[in-house]
Amino acid sequence: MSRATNPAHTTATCPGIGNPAVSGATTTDRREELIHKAAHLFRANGFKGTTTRDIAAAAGMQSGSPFYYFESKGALLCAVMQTGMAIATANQDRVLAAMSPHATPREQLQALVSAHLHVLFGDGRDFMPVLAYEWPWLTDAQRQAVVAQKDAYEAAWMPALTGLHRRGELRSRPEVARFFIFGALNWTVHWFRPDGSLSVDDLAEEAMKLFVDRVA
Amino acid sequence: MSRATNPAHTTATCPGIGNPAVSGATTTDRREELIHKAAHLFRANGFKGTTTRDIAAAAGMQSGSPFYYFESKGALLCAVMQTGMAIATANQDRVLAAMSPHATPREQLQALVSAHLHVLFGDGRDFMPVLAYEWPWLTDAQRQAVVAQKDAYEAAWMPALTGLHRRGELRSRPEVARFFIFGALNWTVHWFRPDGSLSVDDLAEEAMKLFVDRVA
DNA sequence: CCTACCGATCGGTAGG
DNA sequence: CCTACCGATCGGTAGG
Repeated sequence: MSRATNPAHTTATCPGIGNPAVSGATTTDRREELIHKAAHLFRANGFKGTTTRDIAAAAGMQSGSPFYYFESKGALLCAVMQTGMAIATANQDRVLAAMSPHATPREQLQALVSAHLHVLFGDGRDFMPVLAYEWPWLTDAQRQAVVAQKDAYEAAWMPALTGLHRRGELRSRPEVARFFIFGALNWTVHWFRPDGSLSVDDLAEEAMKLFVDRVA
Repeated sequence: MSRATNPAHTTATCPGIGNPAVSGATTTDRREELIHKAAHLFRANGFKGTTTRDIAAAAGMQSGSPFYYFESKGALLCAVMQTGMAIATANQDRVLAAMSPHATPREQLQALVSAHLHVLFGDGRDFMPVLAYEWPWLTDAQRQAVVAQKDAYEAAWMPALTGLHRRGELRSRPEVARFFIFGALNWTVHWFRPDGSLSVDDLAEEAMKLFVDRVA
């Protein structure tokens, strides 16, 4: 089957990610498996340090087969990053929806920090480090697609941060604080082990103690 | 000249980094130039995304010539990381030596944060991101050589952090705080532009406001 | 999805 | 340091 007539290479959110709607459920499953295996390898070895043959082997395929599902290695990276953002966003939305409308800014930030750390060491383990470091390998069109999701995710933190700032519990500028906080949290993947003496919830509590001033 | 009789490939701090003492000053300069050009390319494209040909071309050499100075691409990476740690350590030592013996823990941390950010956006611009992300490509022996320098650099932060903790100006555990703070600071390379409305000193002040509680 | 393959590139080396 | 080169690997493709 030639590239031009392959239905897996038509429309999609990410350019070249393929269109699940056209094919059957099994095809969608195989694509999902490729995304997860790729995420794992990209996290461990980086995008440039992972070959499409590595990914194919991890999914039990021959070397050329990933290109039946994704038009290029870069399109697969884009799908990995988009999936990662979807995981993080779904988790964050769930946490925000469950929160009381009367929650204080401090409680809001606590929930967001905890949710983010839980994604980092849970479902998003293989995806979040890729999201942090592999942007240079996306094309402009691919980057645009993922950046929109990322901006929305980060924007959800601003009400809590501006609220804390107004109350005098956060002395730095909310926008700058958000950058610093994401850096501190994302960096934990380099040193924190959730099976150690500190749990993820403990870690979230330590983070809150560092970022938020005690009430006067 | 065969590999075995080449004096540039004998003893060194980093395995395979070469021995400047054996050859003349010009040889040392060329090696330094390779290290700086490599740092720049590694920062921009990653270790795996940079070819030894790219590095050779940046230094005005032919493709095989870097291997006259370094026995492998990995040895060159090790030299880059070691040089980066040397830059950061020299700067930190200078700042600590200039500090009053009566400085408060807050003043000590302020000086360390400021020094670190100035290296990140100054002399160490091309080196620090490499130091943050390219560890997976070092051999165990190479990693060992660089980790020792890194541990010493980070250990110098503990007196300030434990001092603040004792005074009740830092509520999180000093060791955990140090990890969070390094993450927040190192992450700035992904978003902060020193030529914008905020200077590096402003940035250091914002960081201090975020990390350290106001005095009661 | 597999088979079989291509053109390009890469880290590294022998010899001078 | 350059020249000339090697063996291995890589992303991707035509055809079924």
